[in-house]
Amino acid sequence: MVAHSLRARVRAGMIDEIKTVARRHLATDGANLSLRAVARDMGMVSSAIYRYFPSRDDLLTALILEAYDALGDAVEAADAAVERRDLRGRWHAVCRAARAWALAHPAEYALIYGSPVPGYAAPDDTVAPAQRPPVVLVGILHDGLTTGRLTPPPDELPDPLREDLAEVAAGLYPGMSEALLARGMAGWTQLFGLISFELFGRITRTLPHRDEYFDHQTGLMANLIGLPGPS
Amino acid sequence: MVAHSLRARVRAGMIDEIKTVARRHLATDGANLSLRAVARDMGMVSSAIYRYFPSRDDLLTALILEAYDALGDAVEAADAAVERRDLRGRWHAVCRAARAWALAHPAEYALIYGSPVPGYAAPDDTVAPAQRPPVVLVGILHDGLTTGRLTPPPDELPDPLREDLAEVAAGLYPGMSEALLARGMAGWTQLFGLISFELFGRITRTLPHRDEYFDHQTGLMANLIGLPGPS
DNA sequence: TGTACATCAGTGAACGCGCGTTCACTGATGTAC
DNA sequence: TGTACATCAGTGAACGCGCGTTCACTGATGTAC
Repeated sequence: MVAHSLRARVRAGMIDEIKTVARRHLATDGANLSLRAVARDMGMVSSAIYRYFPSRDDLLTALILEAYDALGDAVEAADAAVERRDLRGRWHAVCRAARAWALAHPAEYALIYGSPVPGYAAPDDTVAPAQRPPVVLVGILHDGLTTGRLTPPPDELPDPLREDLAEVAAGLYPGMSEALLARGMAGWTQLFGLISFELFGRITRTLPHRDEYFDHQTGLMANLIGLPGPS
Repeated sequence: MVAHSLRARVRAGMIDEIKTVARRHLATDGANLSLRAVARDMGMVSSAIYRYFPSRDDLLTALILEAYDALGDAVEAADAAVERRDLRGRWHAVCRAARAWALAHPAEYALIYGSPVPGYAAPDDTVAPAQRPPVVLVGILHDGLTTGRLTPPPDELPDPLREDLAEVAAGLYPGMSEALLARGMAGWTQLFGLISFELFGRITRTLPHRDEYFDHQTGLMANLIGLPGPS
C-alpha cells in the first residue's frame, strides 16, 4: 500500500516533469512540440516518454487542458477576491488577471488562443475550461442585473441575433438580458484582442505604458457595458 | 528585347504559381510550409524552387507581404467606396471588408494575425503594410474631427498614456485627439478579436447568425467612438 | 521474515518518413557578332 | 541570316538532420504467499 503509492508518487512526479519540460519547449518551438527533444532534456531515451503518454497528441492535450485551467483559476480567483458589489472592480481585476497570466505564460497562451495547430483537433473536454474566463466576465454582469446595480441596455438586437443569444444565455445565466450579454461578449473579445496584440507584438511597439493602456481600454469596455464606478 | 521579356514573363508566371500553390498548402499545414511539398504539387524537383526563391523563409516572407497588402487593399477600397461624410457607413464597410477577406483567406489571415511562427522573424518591411487597416479606421475618425461631424470624447487619459498616444498620433494624424485615437484602437482591437474568434472557432459555435452578430458588435464600437448615424 | 513471481520504468536499436539545402549536370533559350 | 557563346531552368543524387512510434530486452521495484 505504502510501497505502491510511493511508486505512484514517483510516477506522478515524472508526468509533472515531462509537462514542465514540454512547457519550456513550447516557449521556443511553439506548438510543434517534439517528444524527442523533451526526452533529451530529461536525459531519457525518447521511447521512455511512452510509459507516461500514449502519443505526442496526448501530451499536447494535457498541456492545453492545464493551460485552460490555470487561466481559469487565475481569473476566478481574481474575481473572488473583490467585494461582490464592486462590479467595476471585479471587471478590472478579472481583466488584469487574465493579462498577467498571459504575460507570465506566453507560450501557453499562444497554445490555447493562437492559431489552431495544424493537424491537431482539440478534444471536447477542452470546451468547458475554455469558457471559464468569459463566463466569469458575464457573471459579473449577471450579478449586476440581479442586484439592480446594473441597468440593462435597451433592446437593440435584430431578432435572429436575440434568439441566438437567448439560447446562449439559457445555458449559462437564464433570463439574462441578451443585449447585455452581447456587450459582455464584446468585452471578452476586447480582452482577448488586447492581450493577443500585446503578446504577439503588434501595435504596442510605440506604446511603452502598457499597463495604463490596458487599464484604459478595458475601462472603455466597462463604460460601454454600463458598469457603475469611477470614471 | 522581346525575347528577353518573354523569358521574364514566364519567370514571373512561375513565381506566381509557386506562391499560389504555397498559399494552398498554408490552408492545410499552417505556417510549417514545406518547399518540397510545393515543388511536388507543381511537378518539379524540390531544388528547382531555388531558382525562384533563395530559401523557404523568403517564400514565407513573400506570402506574408502579399497577405498584408491584399487585406490592406480590400480595406482601403471598401472605405473609398462609401460617401466620405458617412462616417458610420465607412466604419461598417471597413469592418465587413476585413472580415470578408479573412473568411475568404483564413490561412493567410492566420499567417499574419495568428501566433508568431517559431524561428521566423518578420522583416521590417512588413510593418507598414500591417498598419494599413488600423490606419484606415483611425482615418475615419480623423475625418470626423476635421469636418466637425465627430465630437472628440472628453480627455480621460492618464498623462503617460496621453503622451504615448500623442506620439503615435504625431506620426499618423498630427493634432488628433488622443482620447479618440484610443477609442479607434479599441475598435481595431475589437475587429481583430471578432475575426479571430470566428475564424479560430471559439465562441461562435452556438451563434449561427454570424453576420448579424458581427454587425452588432462592430456597431457597439461605433457607438463607443461616437460615430453619428442610425441606431 | 523470506522467497517466487508479476509489474513496471527505462534502454537501445530500428522502421519509415519528410525536411531544407547544395551541387554538378544537361538542354533549351536568348545574345552578340 | 548564321554561328559561337552565355545565360538560365530544371534534373537527380546526395548531405545531414530530426521526427513519432514500435519492439524485444534488462533490471529494479513491488506483491502474494
